[in-house]
Amino acid sequence: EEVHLPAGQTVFRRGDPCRHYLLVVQGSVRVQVLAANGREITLYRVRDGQSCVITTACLISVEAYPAEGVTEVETDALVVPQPVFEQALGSSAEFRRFVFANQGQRLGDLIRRVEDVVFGRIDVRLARLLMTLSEQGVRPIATTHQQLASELGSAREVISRQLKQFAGRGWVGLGRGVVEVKMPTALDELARQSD
Amino acid sequence: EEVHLPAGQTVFRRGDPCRHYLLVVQGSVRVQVLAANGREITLYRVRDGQSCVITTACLISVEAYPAEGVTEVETDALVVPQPVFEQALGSSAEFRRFVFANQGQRLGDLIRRVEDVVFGRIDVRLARLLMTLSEQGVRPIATTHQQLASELGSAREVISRQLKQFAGRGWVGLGRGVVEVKMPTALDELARQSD
DNA sequence: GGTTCGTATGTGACATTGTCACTGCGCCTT
DNA sequence: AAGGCGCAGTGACAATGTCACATACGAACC
Repeated sequence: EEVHLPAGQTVFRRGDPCRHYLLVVQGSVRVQVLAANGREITLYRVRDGQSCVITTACLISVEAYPAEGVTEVETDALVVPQPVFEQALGSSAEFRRFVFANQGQRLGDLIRRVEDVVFGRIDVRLARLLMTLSEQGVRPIATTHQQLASELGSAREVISRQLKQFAGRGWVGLGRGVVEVKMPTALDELARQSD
Repeated sequence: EEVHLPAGQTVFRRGDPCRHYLLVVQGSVRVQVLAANGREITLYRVRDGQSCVITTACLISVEAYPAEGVTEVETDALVVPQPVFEQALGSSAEFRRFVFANQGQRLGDLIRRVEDVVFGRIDVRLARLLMTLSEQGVRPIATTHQQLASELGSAREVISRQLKQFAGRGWVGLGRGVVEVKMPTALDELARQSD
């Protein structure tokens, strides 16, 4: 019932039927949508102690997965078969609260993502992403332009150009597979636009 | 507990706290996001016998509404206070199934919408929308270019141009506040691209 | 140290979509 | 008949995405 997954493992694919309830104990699962031409966009992540909306919702509505999930790091997860899940839902108010709280957060993430994509400018979105990454990780950020593009649902070339612009202003330093935030305040100011 | 709402009524606004569970008995509520500059996009609709994900999920997770809901036509709805909702959730497996089935569908809608917006071409999306509208309503579709743009999260000018192009090929006829689909097969063929 | 190869990045030209600032048109009200 | 008010048309431009390449870097191997 508990599983240990290596990084980069596909947890579920688009179109798969939904059979188990998934609870991430420790680790991170990225939920994304892929396009025909290779572009992709990250919808949200499921981290330590969170459960996945898609799994939860599709489990009972018997819909197929509309997206796919991939582990980003080594991940421990609980896999709960549907009957057990339904049983737990019925018996524990606590558990229901937990499930719905997760639903609410993921749904909020998702709607914010729509807003961002539809109305947001790419430079602002990129700045925001860089700030997030630099705050939570080691300081020279280890990532490729392609990964940044996939995160935002944009194209690599676009990201490359924006980064070059940032670098030209001295806001970031660039290397192969590395972005270093040099002037957080400038990026932050840009990131705050249209909040 | 049952309410009757006129068309065009705002049911909930962005940022409002979530207090009641909402069940549409008969009618239609459009859930949308607005941008600063006046652009907007429809996320999904809640129709006869459906319940609203946002309401459901935010109710227990105590998040504020991340979007707003407006009735499109005269609508009858059940407004259930939170305690009653929680109680019903606990006691009826049937009700739980209903709630989750709705969650799954809305969530699917939402993810498809993201995909569409991020990867889809505007002409394809517009063709698809026109086909949907013409199938379900009276045949000269009564709508403005602005409404079509809001539905798709695009700008009026863009829609106007696309419609003119369609009209130039004889696919549609245009009038003030009216679009008439003349060659459904042609539109349908376009709509089917990148499925 | 060099060679080689796979991946990451740079770049110009172009297509599509969004933005802005208007113009003009139709329809309703007075 | 004259405004007034939405609705639609348009050109110029900005922002993003697409395509087809050219380089450049680093690891692995000799």
